[in-house]
Amino acid sequence: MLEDRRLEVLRAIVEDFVLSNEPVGSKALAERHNLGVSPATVRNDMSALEEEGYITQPHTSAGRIPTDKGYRLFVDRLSGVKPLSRAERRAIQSFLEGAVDLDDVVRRSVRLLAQLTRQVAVVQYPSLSSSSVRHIEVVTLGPRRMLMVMITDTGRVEQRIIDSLTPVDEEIAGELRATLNCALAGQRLADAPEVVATLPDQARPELRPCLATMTGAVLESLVERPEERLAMAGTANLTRASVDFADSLRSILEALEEQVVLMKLIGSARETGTVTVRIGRETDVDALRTTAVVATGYGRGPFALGGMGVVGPMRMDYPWTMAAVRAVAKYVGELLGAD
Amino acid sequence: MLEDRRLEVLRAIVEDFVLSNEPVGSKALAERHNLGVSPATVRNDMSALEEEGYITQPHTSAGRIPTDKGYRLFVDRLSGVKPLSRAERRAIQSFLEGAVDLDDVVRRSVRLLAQLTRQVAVVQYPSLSSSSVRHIEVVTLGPRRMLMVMITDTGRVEQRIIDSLTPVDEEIAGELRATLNCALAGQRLADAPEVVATLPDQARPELRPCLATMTGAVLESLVERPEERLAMAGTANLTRASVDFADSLRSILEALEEQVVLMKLIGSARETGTVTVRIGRETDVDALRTTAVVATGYGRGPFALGGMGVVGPMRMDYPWTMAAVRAVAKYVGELLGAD
DNA sequence: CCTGGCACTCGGCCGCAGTGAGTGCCAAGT
DNA sequence: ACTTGGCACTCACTGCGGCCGAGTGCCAGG
Repeated sequence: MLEDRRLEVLRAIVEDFVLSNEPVGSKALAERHNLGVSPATVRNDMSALEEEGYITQPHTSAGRIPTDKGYRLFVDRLSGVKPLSRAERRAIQSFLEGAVDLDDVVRRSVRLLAQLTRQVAVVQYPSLSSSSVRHIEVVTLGPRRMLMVMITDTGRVEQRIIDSLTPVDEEIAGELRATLNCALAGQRLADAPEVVATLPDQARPELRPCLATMTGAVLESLVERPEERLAMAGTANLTRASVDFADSLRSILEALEEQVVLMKLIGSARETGTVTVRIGRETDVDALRTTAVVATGYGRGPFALGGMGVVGPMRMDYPWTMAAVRAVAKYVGELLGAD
Repeated sequence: MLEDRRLEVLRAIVEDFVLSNEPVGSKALAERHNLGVSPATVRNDMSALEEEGYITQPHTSAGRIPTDKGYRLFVDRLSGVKPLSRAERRAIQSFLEGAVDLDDVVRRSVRLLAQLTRQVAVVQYPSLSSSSVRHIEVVTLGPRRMLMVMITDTGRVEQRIIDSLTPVDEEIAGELRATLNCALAGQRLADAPEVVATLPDQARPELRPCLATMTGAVLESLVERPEERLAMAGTANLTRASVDFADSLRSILEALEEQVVLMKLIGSARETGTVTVRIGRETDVDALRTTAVVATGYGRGPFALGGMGVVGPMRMDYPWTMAAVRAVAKYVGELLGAD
């Protein structure tokens, strides 16, 4: 009961602060959210909430603002789901369905997400290791040079130039192509390393060195490269959140260019199957300590293809943002799962 | 003589302002650049320069700062070339030569350029139309679905999913592959449309509809898509230039996300063969009126593969930036031309 | 446990004068 | 015809003091 009202007060503070970006005081609170109690009572609750570390005051005799911990509680226990409107869902769908290829899907998604949430959006390209091989192509480029192109069922194309120690011709290329396809087509990439390992031994002796370098290349492009590709959009939205500019904006932008860091942040949400939120220091990135990351995985079933999410100020409309991220992820997942 | 000194004064103003970002006054000028004349004389010159529109004062009784026109004159007539140091050249080379594929080259270039110039760097992916076809691959994905992959000699891979009206199988795919390769391999893409146009007529009748859709796809991926791809890095550097933040930073970031606009800006420098500079309103982009764009083409000979450049505040070290852009473009051009 | 009352705090917002870099103009010097 | 020193003037910037008011903490009474 008492506990309940305190939480209600916290919710009210978060909601008001998200809207106004100004410390919220007891009086305004009591008025705007008909809590049925007087400002004085609210003050007591606020005092308690501050004691417990959910809110803080920027300076004495100012209103309160939520802390990381406060937002966390809000997200975990207080925020309902804010379902998207019919129109919004349709907008997402129609925006995405014009896409012509994988690149286009990713780029559209990221722009869509940025526009929708008015924050910085990040979308990971479908991860190689959770898709499977559809076709491998080997082309000769020169007497000792080949190009391997691997096409996955998500439409991603991985290429690799290979310098062979021994001369190669069209015939050998054809043979390599056949061997590789036979072994790998349909395999999930995560399983490929084992499959590929035994290949050279089974092949004709004169093919072996060549096949060995080739399988080496395949393996190499399977190792999740530290910087798997990702797309980003909406950095301009950072200026909207008037986080104490001078300082942070700069370092936030820098952090966002660190693909490795971002990758970890977005990628980690990939397996969970739900929308995850990291608030402030929970991001484990110092430059992002004033921001929050809302991310999720996309793609069919248990094997998420990749992650996507948004980075914004802690002061964000979590219920709505989470709903938006989830919705976009769902559509993108369907889109990529289907074809 | 008199004219000469005035120009010298302009140069001094530009140089000082670039360093200090503060309006420069007559006294400081006369001292720091031993011009051999008194501040009063400098004032007269400044007055004249202002009259002609090369400099302006932010407010009465402040020093002068260069105008767009002033920078323009500086770039055109006053700035020598500031050659890069040996170490810098080596750094560029070693930074780039580790690249493993096209994507990597582009990404490395753009980061390099951003770090080097400490500004926002933009690199266009090699344009399709100025490269030539190395190989075309056709893969069946389903009973009526194929994937066409086109590999160019710059290492770029273009893919396209094609829905056929008639059923297709491996055999047909093979035939299509052979036909297309035979006709197109080695052709410059710019020439491809004509070559491709007559193909369906020459083919076996039952292949025709299929081949027609296929060539349609080829043509479609040739049309320079409005948003050819480009890579960007160093947006954090925008915060360095303390352009009157609140306003412009935002709109600059927005403009930079407009691929089409950027493309035009960077791409237009592609054919000129030299480093071009667009200052302020010369960019024809309102949001970039406080910035300058230094760009050039890269790639062998008369057919530039693409453009690259940097976007920074008008207040930039033009000689150095131009040298850096040129140097990086040269190395990248060699790198892509060679393989 | 809630409530109204009350004193207190402190950031933000004037208005104000002082400072100094920088200008324009002018009359005198070369 | 230029250059120069002198001089008055402008005006952004800074620091100071005072006021205001939103917001707090505390307390005594319901």
